[in-house]
Amino acid sequence: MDTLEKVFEPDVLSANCPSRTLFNHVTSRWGVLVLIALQNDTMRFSELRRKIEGVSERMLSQTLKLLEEDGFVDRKAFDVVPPHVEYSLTPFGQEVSKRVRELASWIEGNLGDILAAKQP
Amino acid sequence: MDTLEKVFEPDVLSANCPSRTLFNHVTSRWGVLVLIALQNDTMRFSELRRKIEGVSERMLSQTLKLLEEDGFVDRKAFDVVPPHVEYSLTPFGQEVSKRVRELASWIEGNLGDILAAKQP
DNA sequence: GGAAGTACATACAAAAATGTAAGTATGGAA
DNA sequence: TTCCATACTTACATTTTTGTATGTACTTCC
Repeated sequence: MDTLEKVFEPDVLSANCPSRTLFNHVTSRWGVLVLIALQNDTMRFSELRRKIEGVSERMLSQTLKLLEEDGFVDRKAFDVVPPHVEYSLTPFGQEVSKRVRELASWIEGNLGDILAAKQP
Repeated sequence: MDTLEKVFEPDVLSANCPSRTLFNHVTSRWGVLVLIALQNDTMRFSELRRKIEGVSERMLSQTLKLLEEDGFVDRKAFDVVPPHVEYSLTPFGQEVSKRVRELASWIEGNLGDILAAKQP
């Protein structure tokens, strides 16, 4: 290396590293679930709302907007009445979704053992 | 299958599935970072606090306690003065940590491209 | 003798996340 | 003609999370 390389190493453990912000969005309470829900399908707002049990409309739209700004979710609106909007993952979104899914699947798949090992 | 099998399928998308609770703990703001920080080392409380930029003592101990209850973190206290406590991951903790790390690493490694693709 | 370091707990305060209810626009069904 | 459905937004209230400050116990260093 003869020039200034690697001046900046992204690290989620650093308080103001941009990767930390992105990581927080992705791992947010509803963010993870949106990513999982959209993994293989294009879905409409109300479908997502039904699939992700417990989200309010407010939180769902807020989360979708955030993930859209970050470039993980793609929003396609059709100008009709009643409104029709389709959400899907961008290529970046699919990459993160895959990893979030793996984490969720591992927990789901080992739930029995994990619960059995808990003491309190 | 001649008996009642698969009566219950864990699913993080279900509001009151236990896997959702565990998933929330693991993907909580500080939970993810604790899991990452402990990945290869045993660490003391104050080391963790220094490594995870931005955590307060309060949040760190709260998070550690939660992850310990879930069986992901192991706490070993030595009865000396000044206090000496070591935290490490249980085998379950290592499994989840691995997956959380993969997500974080992907984001860190693609940070430039992700940021470049953002519009707003 | 006073200060520092350790791993917390606890009380209180402030900030952030989330929920609830209502409103918007419009076409079509009942 | 009233109601429904869609995809939101906005205001307001409440809950949850997070932070700050302080205290504890004991030993060692200065």
